[in-house]
Amino acid sequence: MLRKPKSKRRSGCPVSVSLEMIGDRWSLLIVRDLMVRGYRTFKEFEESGEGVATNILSERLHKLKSTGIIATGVDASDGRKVNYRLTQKGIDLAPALLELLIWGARHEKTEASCAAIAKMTQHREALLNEVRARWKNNDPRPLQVNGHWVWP
Amino acid sequence: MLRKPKSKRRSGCPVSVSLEMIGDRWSLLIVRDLMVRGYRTFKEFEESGEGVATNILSERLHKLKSTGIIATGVDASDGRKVNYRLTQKGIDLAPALLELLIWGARHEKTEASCAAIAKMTQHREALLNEVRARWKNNDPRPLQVNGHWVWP
DNA sequence: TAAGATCACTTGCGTTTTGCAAGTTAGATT
DNA sequence: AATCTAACTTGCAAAACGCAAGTGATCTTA
Repeated sequence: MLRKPKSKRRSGCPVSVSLEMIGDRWSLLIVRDLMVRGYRTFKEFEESGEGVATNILSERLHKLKSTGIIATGVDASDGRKVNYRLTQKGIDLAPALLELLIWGARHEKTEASCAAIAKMTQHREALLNEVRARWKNNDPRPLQVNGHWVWP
Repeated sequence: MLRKPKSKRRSGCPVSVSLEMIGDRWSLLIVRDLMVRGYRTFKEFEESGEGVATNILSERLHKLKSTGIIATGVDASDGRKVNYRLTQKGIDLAPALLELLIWGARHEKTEASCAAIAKMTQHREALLNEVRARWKNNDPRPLQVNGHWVWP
């Protein structure tokens, strides 16, 4: 009479459910790297400047995969490399990530310039469309808009 | 020659900075309770249904206060009670919280109805304005729009 | 083709954070 | 005065994290 452990949720609130998937200090940084920096490999995430430990990075990548936020594939031209990419569910985090960025930039001292923040706030939809377009085209270039760096 | 520990940041990226403040599985739930449920006291947060341990709740409240996201005051009519409230910085989390809610509701099974999600997505700005207005008026009623419950 | 590099992880281990239960204190209620 | 309640603390075990050092498969170079 064994029953499944059935990973229990704290509640049915969407915010709570979201936080159970990405509510930690690393997951969204990986999503950011994939979404706007064009990073694709373990090594790139590792060297992204935030200082993740490799075991934590590995665990987060697995969790993001198991929750359907990212997907993986072995690199065609280098069998050692694993290429990570955002799924639809993953790219759908773009609005939340952008709002988090705007909030942080507005209330703390960060690398983002005031001009960049103003631009992001004013052209929110255009920026999101750009992010989505690059994702669709599998465009690995870091995000720019009108030839300017928009992302810190 | 003692120097301040000087809490060091991982990086100057606004996303990273934001996550250092609210990147855990509890902080944003407290913000949610304050923002849309009209909760004000320790006890209400404790009984919000997510199952926070009281020591964690206490610690998070202190952290949210120290980062300027919430403020406190002793209740005028009951000296035992501490009333918590969002600061401007705290209410500015509304867009991020909403996007997180929409994302979670779209990609996971939650308590939020499809209709409610559609409404929230379509009337995003109106909803945010409502949230801000209630905050300005210190209106403690749970969030409704057009007489309907919008929040799960 | 043999000897490194490189990439994507694991593993061990000590530290920190979390979760759970129980206790404490100031202020309210009866 | 005795009890109750709100908002915490405290203690302790368990889980998560951070760091350094491996490991194994796959290129690259001599």
